[in-house]
Amino acid sequence: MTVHNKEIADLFNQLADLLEIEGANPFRVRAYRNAARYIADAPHSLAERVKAKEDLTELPGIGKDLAKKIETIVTTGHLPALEREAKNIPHALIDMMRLPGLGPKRVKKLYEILNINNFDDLKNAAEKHNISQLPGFGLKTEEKILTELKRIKETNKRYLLADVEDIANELTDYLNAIPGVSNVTVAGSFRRRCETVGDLDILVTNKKGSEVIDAFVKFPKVSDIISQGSTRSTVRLSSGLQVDLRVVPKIHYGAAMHYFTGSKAHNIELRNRAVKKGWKFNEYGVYKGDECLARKTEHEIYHLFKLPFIPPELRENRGEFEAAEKNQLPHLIELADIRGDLHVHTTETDGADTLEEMVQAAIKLGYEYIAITDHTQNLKMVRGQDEKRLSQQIKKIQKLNEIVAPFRILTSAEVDILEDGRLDLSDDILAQLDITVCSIHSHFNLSEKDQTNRVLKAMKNPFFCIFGHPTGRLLNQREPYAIDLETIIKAAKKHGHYLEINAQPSRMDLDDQHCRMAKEYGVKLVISTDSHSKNQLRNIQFGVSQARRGWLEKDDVLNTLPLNKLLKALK
DNA sequence: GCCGTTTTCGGCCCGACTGTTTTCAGTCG
Repeated sequence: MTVHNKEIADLFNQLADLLEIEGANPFRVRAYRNAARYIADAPHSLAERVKAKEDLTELPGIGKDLAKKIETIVTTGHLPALEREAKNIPHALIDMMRLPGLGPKRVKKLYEILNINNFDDLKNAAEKHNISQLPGFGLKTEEKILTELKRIKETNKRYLLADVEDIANELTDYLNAIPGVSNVTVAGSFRRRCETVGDLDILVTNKKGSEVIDAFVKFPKVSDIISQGSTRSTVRLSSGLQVDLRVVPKIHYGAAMHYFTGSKAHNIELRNRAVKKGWKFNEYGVYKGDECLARKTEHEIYHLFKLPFIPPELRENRGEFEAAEKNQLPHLIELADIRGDLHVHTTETDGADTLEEMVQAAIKLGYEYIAITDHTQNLKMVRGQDEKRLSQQIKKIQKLNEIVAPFRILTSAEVDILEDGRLDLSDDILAQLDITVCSIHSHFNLSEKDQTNRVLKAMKNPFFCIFGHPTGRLLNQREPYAIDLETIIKAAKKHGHYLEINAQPSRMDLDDQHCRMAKEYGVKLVISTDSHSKNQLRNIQFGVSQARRGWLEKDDVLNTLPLNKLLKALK
């Protein structure tokens, strides 16, 4: 039995929920939540650390007690403290807290007075107007419960970064057009370029807040106004996406930007640093008593703490403060560093555009090269190429190369890794390719051990080059297959292979933490779009965002090399 | 429950909005 970090984090979060309903010390609750957040994000397996008898109390937010609980979870799969709590409080109350407007206090009251512990009872009680009779509840709350119950059935997901990009731009334009408005910024997880965002946080400056808010709630795509004050408002768009607007005086803009960009963990760390100096740090600025020490720009604020500017993508409290103190923040890769795309499809298999169209689109983007990586024979669904068709494609590419030079089309394929770890083309044909992307497209449900061994075996093939979309996950659709990435990364180092950051918005595979792990082991990454049409080539920006969140610099990414150096590296 | 260059005890981020109050608790980000 392998207990995954996410499972440990989940148990701690559940315990925190129950303790909160019970009315336990809120700081104790926070301790469980902090630990859960750290554990869920940690790239290293805690189960492995327990087995290796490492001292878990060295991890942030993990003390003697939590270390013990983690050991118990890893060895038994259970958290007895949680099971004890669950005897006093129905577990189902945790679900009820997911409803916006219902927190621990209200859930507890509903349970104790009306014996409500599930959504059905809640709905019945609201419809019979039993809830509005309770002290602290009213008709509006009752109404809201009914609306939210309906909504929670419909959607409960986060949005892909790429999916909110257009609406973010549209809202920015709309707000900019309001007279007097300036400095429109979409902050939050959008600015940190997280792979998914839960909502949009927009910041504007304007002398009169209420005028902007009035205009904001009239944005044509607004379906519900959730709150509307004089400096902030929350609405829901018809797509379901929630948008928060904050109106801030220009003089406070830096502090507000910092505050609303987050992450929460990053903000709390900086605020703790302020507290230690006897200062107060809120969305208006850093204050010593009544005196304001910094507020205008984020640079000014970081400078006050004797830190260099920390790019939004790094603000997760995952070591960026320590690196900043030592002046060792990475010089993050930028979109302009990318010289070519090493994973694209054409009409020869499941792409929508021809070889020539893909090449022209790449040239238009200013690239120096592109690798054509159509699928191979094992993938019947998309008419994967057998060796005969692939050699015809190679000849076609060689001819086309004479025309498009100095641009270079690299001959390649997205080679299937078979269940037993063999590649599905012979070495003879693989030897003729400039580069390969090797990926898993079948047998996702192998055990972690078997899946890892499958890839390890494939990696021993001398023509293996890039491991494509290494976890196979599809955001909001499919979990990653079980695979030990740390072992894979070590093997990649040993054999001189690369790992892909697949920039398809629904893949974003590898994730940020494993990008960073690869970098720490000295393994280079490749940022590719896996484009199935020429328009998708522009998705490269999302891959670059992911790389930045993974602390990657230009030199950590293969396809920042100019053509001649790339060809040398591939030898 | 965690943590420490004010501390091993006594702190722990903080303000806006809503609804139900009649001065504030609860929730949220």
